[in-house]
Amino acid sequence: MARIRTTREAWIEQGLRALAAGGPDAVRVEALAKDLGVTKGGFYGSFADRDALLGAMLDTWEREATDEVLARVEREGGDARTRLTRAGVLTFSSDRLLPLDLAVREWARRDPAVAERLRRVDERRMGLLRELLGTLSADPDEVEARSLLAFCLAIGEHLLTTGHGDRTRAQVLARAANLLFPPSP
Amino acid sequence: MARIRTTREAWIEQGLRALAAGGPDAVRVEALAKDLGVTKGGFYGSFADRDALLGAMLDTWEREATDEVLARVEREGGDARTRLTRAGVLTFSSDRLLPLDLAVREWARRDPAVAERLRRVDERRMGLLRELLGTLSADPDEVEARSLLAFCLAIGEHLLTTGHGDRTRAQVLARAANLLFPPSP
DNA sequence: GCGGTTGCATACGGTGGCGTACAGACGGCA
DNA sequence: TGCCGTCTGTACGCCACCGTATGCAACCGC
Repeated sequence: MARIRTTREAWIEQGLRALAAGGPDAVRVEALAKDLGVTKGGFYGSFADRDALLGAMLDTWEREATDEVLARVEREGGDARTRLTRAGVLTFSSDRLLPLDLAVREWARRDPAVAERLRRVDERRMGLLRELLGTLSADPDEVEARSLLAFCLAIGEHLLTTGHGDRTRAQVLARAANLLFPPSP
Repeated sequence: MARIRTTREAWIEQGLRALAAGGPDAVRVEALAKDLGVTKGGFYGSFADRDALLGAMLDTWEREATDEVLARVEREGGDARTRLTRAGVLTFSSDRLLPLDLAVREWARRDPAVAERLRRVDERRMGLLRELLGTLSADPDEVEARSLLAFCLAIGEHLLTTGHGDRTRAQVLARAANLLFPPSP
């Protein structure tokens, strides 16, 4: 039995890189093979076809974006604000997850199956936001509004490339966070 | 001189529809021709190549997304809150502009020239937000933070497909807007 | 070492898209 | 009516990519 030179995981990994960089249309079997320094010959031993790779990539992303982030937030503990920040950092300040998130979000606009996966992921993220913001405010309607704002800020911040005059983005974000997570009463 | 059957504008229009529906990779000359009920024969009389069409599409989008929206907001007048709402509705509740905006924003992640155009458009939008929110608050740092939040909410709201328990999205949005645009003192 | 197993290189056919070339249809204009 | 310019249909070469088939060669257990 010859040693496996290019594992299933390596194909998925390279596929995710291509997805993050160029969207789903950029995930091309021959291009991935070239990046991996092989030809596509072995690809069809690990995957039935290109769609199978895309599905496996989404499986990997879904697990990393939810289970792994939530587990780590839970494990490292801290008060609500700390855990909130940590979840945000893990998800949206990661060079790996952020571009993937944006790419999947775009992909979901065209593919209902992807949209459904994304909805599941977002549902869990919003669940965490509701839980943590719920400890900072008593009014459920306000918790929901703040959760929505926090979510949109976490994503939208990366879509806006304009400057803020003299201020840095971090300064404006800090101020915005203060509006969203009021210092406890 | 024979009559023009498929104008430059018609190609651009169909191109924008394809862009909104499937991203830049979906803008294919032969597909557009099929949608328009012709073949691609006449396309290269109006455009040097596919890139020329993409550029013309971006020109059209940029003008519609800025000049036309701002002119209309200015013309119809009203107080700051009214104009703010109108600008948001014109830009992000339009079946035409919203999908285009999302598609261009995605495209910009891969193409620096598109990113620069988008930056210009966002700069003008943020300018309007600063101007209008500036009439509601005296602190410039707070104006900037609220502008960022408003912008992210306007975009991000359309990226999040989860529900909100018993509440409708509109109810949650209204509550969020109240947090962002405090009733005047 | 040796044979079987397995991943890889290579080649192939099929498809779809881009850009070009050219003939003809069609409508305005003299 | 006949000319002329413009747009369109059609065909072509080219390239990128998918999925398949077929050898080859490296590696494993024996």
